[in-house]
Amino acid sequence: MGRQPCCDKVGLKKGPWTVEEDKKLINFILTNGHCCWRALPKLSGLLRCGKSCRLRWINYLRPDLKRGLLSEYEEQMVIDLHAQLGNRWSKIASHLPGRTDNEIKNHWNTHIKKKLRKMGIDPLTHKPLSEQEGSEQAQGSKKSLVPHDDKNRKQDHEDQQTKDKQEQHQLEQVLDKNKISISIDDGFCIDEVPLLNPQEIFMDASSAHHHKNDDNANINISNSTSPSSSSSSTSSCISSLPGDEFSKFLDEMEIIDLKWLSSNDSSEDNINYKDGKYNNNADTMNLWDINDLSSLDLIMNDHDDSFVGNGSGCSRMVFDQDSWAFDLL
DNA sequence: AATGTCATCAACCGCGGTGTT
DNA sequence: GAACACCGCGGTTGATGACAT
Repeated sequence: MGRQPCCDKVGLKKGPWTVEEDKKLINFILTNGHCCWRALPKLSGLLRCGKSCRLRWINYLRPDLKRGLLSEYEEQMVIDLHAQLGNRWSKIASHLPGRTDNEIKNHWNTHIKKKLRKMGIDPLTHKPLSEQEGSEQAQGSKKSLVPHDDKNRKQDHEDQQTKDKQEQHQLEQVLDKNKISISIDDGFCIDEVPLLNPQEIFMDASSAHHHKNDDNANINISNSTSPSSSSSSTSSCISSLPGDEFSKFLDEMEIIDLKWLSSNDSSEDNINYKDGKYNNNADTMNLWDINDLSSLDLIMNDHDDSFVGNGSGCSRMVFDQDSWAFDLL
């Protein structure tokens, strides 16, 4: 009964990923998608378990990832969201485009925690440390006084629902404060959002030009039961920003600083692979520069061999600088 | 220069929720 | 409905580099 076992785990490789493994994984996902992580390693010829492949893809190879430290803006978002959501890293990550739960979690543990403590704020409760000591004592005594039996469970459930609504309201306020209107009915996860087709992004970028006078524009990342509609709604709503604001938004959010090698610079001399990271020193071109629509035309019309399609539906995914730079495809 | 300590982050592990048989 | 596997999440670990002694 039930499903087939995940993987036998015998003879599977562990530890850091090699360039070859990365190539295999990217090539496979580009060609076939990642419908089933369990089957992926065998089909792609990787000696890894599906879980490991999924993690590598989501946290490192996925094309829509940002690199580098979190900006101050993002850091503040993380702090605000953590105050509302606690350690629900995937939820927090879902509100920071291009960031992963792992990345945010690491950043929280290594940077933000210390920062908050230095400021005299308890990173767990987000309250002043001195005040926290007192309230903890009070809470402790309160806890011991309240019996937790079946009668209280229904009340607990109702309390939780009320609390969730309050959290949602507070979160909306936080996001509003940051001038981003995000529908958080359930909160979507980045993982639920399929990768965008470049056509969608590029069309949106150009349409942003056409709507420069649209004063009612705002960013609206809405939840959707249909994964495909969530991505399109995101891009299309962002694109409805006036051109200047669209550029500003991209700057502020540091959305995928897409770059690629020019055809003359594809030699591997320009690329280093160190400690599992690709470094590209070659000349690059910023895809998000909406003032240079010729570059978009270049991509959309396949004038440049730097973008190699394989004929599948995934062939035109947008890749980050590292993936393209390393000539993975 | 050698050694120890700290900081960072990619990757692993285990668990719970959900879907499948 | 039970048994089982898959997936995703959060906590933790371990390798590595940076810095201090």
